[in-house]
Amino acid sequence: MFAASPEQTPLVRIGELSRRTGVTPDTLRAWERRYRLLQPSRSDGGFRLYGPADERRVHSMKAMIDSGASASEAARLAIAGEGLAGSRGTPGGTAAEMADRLGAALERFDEPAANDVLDSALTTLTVEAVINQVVLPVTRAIGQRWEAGAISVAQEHFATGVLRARMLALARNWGAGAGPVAILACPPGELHDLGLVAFGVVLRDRGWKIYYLGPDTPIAEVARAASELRPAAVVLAALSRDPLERDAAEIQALASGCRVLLAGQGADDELAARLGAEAMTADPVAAALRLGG
Amino acid sequence: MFAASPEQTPLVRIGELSRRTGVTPDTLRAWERRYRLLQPSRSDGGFRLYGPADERRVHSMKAMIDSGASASEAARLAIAGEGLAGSRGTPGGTAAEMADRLGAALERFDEPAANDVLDSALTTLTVEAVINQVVLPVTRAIGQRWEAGAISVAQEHFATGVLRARMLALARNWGAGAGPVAILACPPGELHDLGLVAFGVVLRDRGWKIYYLGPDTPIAEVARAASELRPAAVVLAALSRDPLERDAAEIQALASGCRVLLAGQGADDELAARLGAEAMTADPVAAALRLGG
Amino acid sequence: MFAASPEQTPLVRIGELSRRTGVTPDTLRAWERRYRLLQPSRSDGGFRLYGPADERRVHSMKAMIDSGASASEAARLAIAGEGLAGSRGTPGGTAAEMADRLGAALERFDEPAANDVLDSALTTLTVEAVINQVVLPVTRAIGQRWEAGAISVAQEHFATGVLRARMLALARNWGAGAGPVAILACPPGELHDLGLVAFGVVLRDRGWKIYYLGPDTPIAEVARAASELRPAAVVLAALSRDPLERDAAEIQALASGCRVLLAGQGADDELAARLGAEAMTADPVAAALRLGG
DNA sequence: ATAGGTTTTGTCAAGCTTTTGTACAT
DNA sequence: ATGTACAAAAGCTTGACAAAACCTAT
Repeated sequence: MFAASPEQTPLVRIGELSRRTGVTPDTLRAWERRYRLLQPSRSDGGFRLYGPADERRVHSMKAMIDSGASASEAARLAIAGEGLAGSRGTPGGTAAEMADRLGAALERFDEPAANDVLDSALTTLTVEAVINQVVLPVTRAIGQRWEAGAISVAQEHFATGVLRARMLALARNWGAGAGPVAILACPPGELHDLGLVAFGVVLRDRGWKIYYLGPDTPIAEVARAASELRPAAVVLAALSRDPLERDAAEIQALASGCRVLLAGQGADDELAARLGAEAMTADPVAAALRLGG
Repeated sequence: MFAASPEQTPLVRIGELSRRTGVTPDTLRAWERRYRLLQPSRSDGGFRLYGPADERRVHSMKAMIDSGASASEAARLAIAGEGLAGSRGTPGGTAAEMADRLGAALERFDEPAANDVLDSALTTLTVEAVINQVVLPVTRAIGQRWEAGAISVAQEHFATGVLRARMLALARNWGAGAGPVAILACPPGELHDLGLVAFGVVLRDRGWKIYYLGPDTPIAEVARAASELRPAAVVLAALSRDPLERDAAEIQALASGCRVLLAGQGADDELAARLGAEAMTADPVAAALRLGG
Repeated sequence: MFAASPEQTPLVRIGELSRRTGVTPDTLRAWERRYRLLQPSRSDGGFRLYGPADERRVHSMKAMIDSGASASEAARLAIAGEGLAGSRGTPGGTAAEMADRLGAALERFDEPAANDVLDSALTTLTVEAVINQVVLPVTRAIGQRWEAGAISVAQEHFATGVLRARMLALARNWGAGAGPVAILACPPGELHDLGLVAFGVVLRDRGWKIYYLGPDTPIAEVARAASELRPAAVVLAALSRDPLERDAAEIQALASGCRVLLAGQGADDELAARLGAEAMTADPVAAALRLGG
């Protein structure tokens, strides 16, 4: 459904965990030794046996390191984040639980309930955490459930509308920053801008100044705005590859004049390289953090 | 007042002032010595530090010299002429003035200024008045200026994005009402929903409970939602007639089961009558009032 | 009471901060040494660890230098002007943190700061959450601190005044609803109506139509209004039991004609039962929700 | 306008420590 | 698997430097 439910997951050994997370076994052992990130149970023969919680922790630690944190900091938060979301009684439960409840509320057209969940998420977690662990997972889940025919278009529209409105509220005055300038837009044909807004909110929190042109913006217009506003980065987001391909030439031209980032599932390294741009395949929050001045 | 507010413009040294005004540092020092045109504060090490007032004085002195005045005369006038210059931008004013300022801010991509205008409008006027006399007029003006080629698509997108976000903020939790239920949607092909949102905000202000499906929603989906949510009214908004014509049959079917209102410039009495719906040609606020009493 | 809570964004080392801001580590260290721009915490081994606030400050300083300011000036403003480019839209932290900041601002008679906190709370959260998790907790804390002699009467009055004004601003037009009607009043002798207003705001948010008679209203007057307005509920709020007891007979008469709710700490089940009314001992938001569905 | 001295500020170097992924021997 | 070791990368501090910008006085 909206998040992993606690089912009977088999324990895995260090090799498998390494394969799943992309972290070498040596490093995993080092993280266990140095930061007590993991506390695996053992097989009769002494092999380490890891559960899903361990995998989550490794993933979260890796994500933070990728976004520039030091290993020790990442470990501290990966561990603390567990405890905070889990045992210690947060009123709303873990982030995953809140995501579940949010998704359910949206599916039954219950805006007040959805807002309640978001309120409690925002009172417990940071904006970034809410975006990353609640809003975006629900967005993805709803998209998938719609594709699978499990929910109607109306439900999908309703849900998107509610989430978009809340994200835009968080974006208030993101044009007031003193830092580097970013222009945000979706190319023509692309209407889904939730991820883009999320990205902008995180950047704003880091001191960036955001100019938001929104969905379905012609590249030529982005270029014109760029020549006027002199941004440190232009971000183009698309869920599918088509809109980016269609305007490839224009994007390439734009990228020759300023730094262009391609975001969303429509972006990949090959395409980005071809257009002289950069791809941001990770989630918006990590991408925002990685982005330098 | 109660506390000294910190300056918000940094003081600049003589080189920067020279660069900004086009007057050599030597001359600036001479003007200070001879005419006491400037009385800069000093850094710990003794560097001159100028504020914005100094810059204005130099500019004005330079302008007078360029137009033929003697240096001493120009200095006398530049010093005396202080205080004449405009008082700080008055935040209030009539609704029309606020609309002007809002439009100007949006055209120059100045989100914070736009939000300031909206903030002060919302503290002075009611929500309905702000919508009717500020937001919607600005929306229309921007649309016209775009059609006339006076502003770019980027400006139009930026402006729409800011206004939409503010309207959606006013709409927060509009699904929590205890009054009659309304479903709001734009038909397929119609992407402009600002007027629709405005209409919803006014309805919500009258206690209605709003289900918002947003732009580009298939009529069949609206019908499905209607059969589930049993609304007192379904509102379909479109800027042009086409989207409504295209789905005429479906709309007619929908209208046989519940009250359907057609809004926006795409709606007219003839069309509405043909589809068994009602047309709301007037502005959203008036329409909402007529509907909701 | 007004304490700080831990962060949860990863701290970064100087290299990462440098990458994000485009300022070399050497320069960052120089800015720290010379202007105390940054005061990073340290790792066990002595590495500097920076948070998001540091990043904002560096961005802001860099922007000022780029626009011609001297480094020392830029640093001065980046430090002092934390609020100018920063708080302007940077919604701060969790609800508890906002409550802390609000309480602190009110105690030092800093109305602008208090309003800033409320502004950012209202953009982040829904009205209900702000009332429940920010305004009312602060109100209670201030009441207790006043009883304990920790703050003066003047401080308490000032704080109540600011909060009341904001609540009343939220209450604007609360008589326009289309839903059920509620009459709100405090009995004679009761002057504290903040909780009552909060209750009304939440009810209005759910679509109710509010008639607000305010503090110190004779019950006979409430009854007369009720006979004219036919409310779905009459709410009487009092902080102590006395005012309700004193007019017990009249309240009982009123309750025989319509639904009467007793709110505030002066209400309890025994009293309510005796008068034929209902007690709402829980917080206003919960009570409103229970009432209004 | 020139000259001669001062301030400001980014950068660099040297020598040493911390952090962290990986390698190796048992 | 464990424990130890290693080495590259990144950081720290102190001190100094030099170019640019600024000062005063002649």
